[in-house]
Amino acid sequence: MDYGKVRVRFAPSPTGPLHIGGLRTALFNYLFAKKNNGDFILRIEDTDQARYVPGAEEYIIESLKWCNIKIDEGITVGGLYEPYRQSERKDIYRKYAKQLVENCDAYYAFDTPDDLEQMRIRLKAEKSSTQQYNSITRGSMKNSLSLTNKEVKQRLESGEPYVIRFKMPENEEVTVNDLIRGKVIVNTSELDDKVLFKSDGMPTYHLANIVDDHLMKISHVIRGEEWLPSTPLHVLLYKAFGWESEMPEFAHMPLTLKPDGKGKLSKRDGDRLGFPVFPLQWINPVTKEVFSGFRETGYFPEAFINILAFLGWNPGTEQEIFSLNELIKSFSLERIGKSGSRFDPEKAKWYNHQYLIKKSDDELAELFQSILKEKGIDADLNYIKNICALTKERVNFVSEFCDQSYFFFEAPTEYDPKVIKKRWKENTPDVLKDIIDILNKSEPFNVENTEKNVKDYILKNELNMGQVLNVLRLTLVGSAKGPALFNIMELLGKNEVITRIEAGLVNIIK
RNA sequence: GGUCCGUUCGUCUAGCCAGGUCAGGACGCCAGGUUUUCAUCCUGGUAACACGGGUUCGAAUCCCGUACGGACUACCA
Repeated sequence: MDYGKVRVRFAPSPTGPLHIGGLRTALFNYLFAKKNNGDFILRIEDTDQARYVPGAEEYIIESLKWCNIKIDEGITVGGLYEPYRQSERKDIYRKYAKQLVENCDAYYAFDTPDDLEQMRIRLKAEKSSTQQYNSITRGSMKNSLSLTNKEVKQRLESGEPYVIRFKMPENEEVTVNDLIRGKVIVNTSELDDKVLFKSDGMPTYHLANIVDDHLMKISHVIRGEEWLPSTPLHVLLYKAFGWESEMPEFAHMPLTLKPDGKGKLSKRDGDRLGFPVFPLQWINPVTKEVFSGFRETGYFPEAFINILAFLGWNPGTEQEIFSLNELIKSFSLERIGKSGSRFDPEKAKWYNHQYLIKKSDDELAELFQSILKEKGIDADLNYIKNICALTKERVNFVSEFCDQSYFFFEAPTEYDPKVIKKRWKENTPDVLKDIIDILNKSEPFNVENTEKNVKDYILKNELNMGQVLNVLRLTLVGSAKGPALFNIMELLGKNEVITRIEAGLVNIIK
């Protein structure tokens, strides 16, 4: 392997939206590339036309963009090794598959699906330990190793459908050197004669992957652990092509697991658990079913990638908040764990909160303003900014500003009966009338003045602080929750405050 | 079934490679404090080395076995 330049690829197949596990694979590839001044390449593995889903490719690109993962080369940006969509590289794979046949590392097979089914049934009946197409069974099947040259030629010329299978060597030990798992040794007698080239003229993943990684000079293959079992085949393919010395390094990442129960996270997990598994909202083009996304739920992309990075990786320090640049700086393959991890929605919210409170009030105000506009509420940006400043500690998402600040946009129409019961006393109306007078005289009408004046009044008349202030809050907000009372008053302004107290005096009846 | 991979608090994990820590942190949860309220915040608490054997003065750490979990076992990727 020549270490001239680090070049990694993210190679999803466009069979639907990318979920958080897939995006994490992309992120780790990106971090590794950038850490080593390398290239991040996006290749689309669309060799299975049956599973192709329209919109999926755009979704992948949009997701990477949202996460601020920049593509150095590949789909959308081009590069030296175009095309980057495998369906547009069919002829390349055919050529290499034929080369393998010529070198006797692969062979033509003419078996129909029914033939294969029969073989499996037969093997099962014989209580064979496996039902594989391999060195033991290939002799009794219809392929260029069992048939005469003449017959093979005839079948090929008559246009009979065929596949090309890898001729798996017998009883050979293959060593995969995995950067995360160490040495993994497999005996070829456990492996089967995998189809490399399908009868529809498309390669399978195994062939396309090896050919492209080699042609595109990929230095490190960082992918999910589900690929580990087929890596020995890939190693054998590199050998068969004579590319062994340029073989990339492999690193198989632990899987992302279902948050509940068992197994790896799947696209079907959708919104089943009450939180998204997709970065962006996805609408199934056929069923029109809507799956929510982290973006639409209100996650900041910086928080989202931070969460993703900590699924299976950690810096070894106690720092948990990392910007993309800090992640790049700290990233290393060695610090990726070996076991699968579950996504924790509670911790994800905490992460978003951390990013939210770090944002400037101006930025939050603009985000909140667009939500308000959707709801038909038109408010002054500066007013919104002050609200954000006052409530940002209390929310995890920008959308939650609504719940925390509805009373800034409309006077309460209902009053929490529990608070009325607990706080509304016989003298309350008189006290509130006094407070109206006091507030009327407070100039300027700000936190300092109103607080001092109201509290002086309470002390002078030997009233209960909690009693008075809660009931005052009730008239302004409708409940006993919310930010500091005098801050609310200052933002609302004198007129609105007095109007609301007067309304409270009329509407609250014990 | 077979092959391969894995297993530290409920969750994410540090510690393991180069044996000696009261097994550390974060989220969650619980309690207390601050606050006019709720939330935030602060303090404290809860809770884990899958099991069994070895090696060793000493094992979460090294070795073996078992259990459990997972992935793969398609003309899907």
